[in-house]
Amino acid sequence: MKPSEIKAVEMLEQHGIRPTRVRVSMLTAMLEAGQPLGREQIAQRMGQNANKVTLYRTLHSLVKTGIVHTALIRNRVQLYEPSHHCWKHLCHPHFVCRGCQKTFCLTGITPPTVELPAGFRLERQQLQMEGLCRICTMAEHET
Amino acid sequence: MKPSEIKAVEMLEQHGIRPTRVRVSMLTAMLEAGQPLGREQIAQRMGQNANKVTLYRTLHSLVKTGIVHTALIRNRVQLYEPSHHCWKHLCHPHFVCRGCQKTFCLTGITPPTVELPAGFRLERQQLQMEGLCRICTMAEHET
DNA sequence: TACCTAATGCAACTCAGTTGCATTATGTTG
DNA sequence: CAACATAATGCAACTGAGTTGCATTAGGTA
Repeated sequence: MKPSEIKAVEMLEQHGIRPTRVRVSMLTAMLEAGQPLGREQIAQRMGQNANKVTLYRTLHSLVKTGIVHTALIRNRVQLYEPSHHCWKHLCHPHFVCRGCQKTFCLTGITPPTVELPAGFRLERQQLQMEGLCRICTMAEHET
Repeated sequence: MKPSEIKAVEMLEQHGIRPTRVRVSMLTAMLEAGQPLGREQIAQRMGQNANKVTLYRTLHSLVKTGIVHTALIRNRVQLYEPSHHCWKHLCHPHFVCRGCQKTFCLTGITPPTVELPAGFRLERQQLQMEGLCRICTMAEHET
């Protein structure tokens, strides 16, 4: 077993959820990705095939246990990532490149905090950016 | 004509786009809303009926001219709002309540800025929050 | 008026995600 | 180990957002 698979099994067991084949390979794919993935992308990176419905249901149970969460990104399809790098409700910023469509996790940046109106209870927060990544910026200058 | 309609016509003309019935009533609805709206919500607030396809195409042309933009919110449906309250790439934060599903535009809050990795070009940025609004927080405490 | 183009409408489609139900795997108890 | 209960997976059919191609209408211009 690959280290990321071992890690995945551990995480599943720690959250009291059975490490089935589908779950392990899905979580492994997400752990190895380093960027939020959609259902289709996860399916491609899995060693095995699994039904579309199973993928969605597994994603839901992983979210329910808190192992993964959805990226708060405006996107046609829902993107998921392991939540173990985020602290409480503060999630790292995401940068989506309009050129190559890649999503960059800016884990090196401290998430900013703002003052909410009285009475509001914050549960998740994330800074979202759109623009051009370094490579696409360079590519555009060449033309 | 209502003031918001006059405003809508002005905005359309200033951006060199014909103030047709559909466009005016769509933009008016968005100007009056004070929160980002989806296609369905816009249709409901319009005085007249319009084809679904027309609504989408009109939204696209309004975005293209820069009169409105999409809210960078993780949502099943795309939400739109007039862009005249945002400055350049810095957009006001949005708070989405998981109780009532309402979206709050926190225009009173100064959008935070962060340092991007070298070479990245920022075009849009927005802070996104999820949690419970004041009313839903109170409602939950009562139970 | 005649014409051209932009705007709108209609029908049919794609694709993400869901629901209901059948089937298989896994853990538990006798 | 056998029998059972439940969790997990699969299949088919559906919903709903958004799109595409083509026909029709409206508005501006010569």
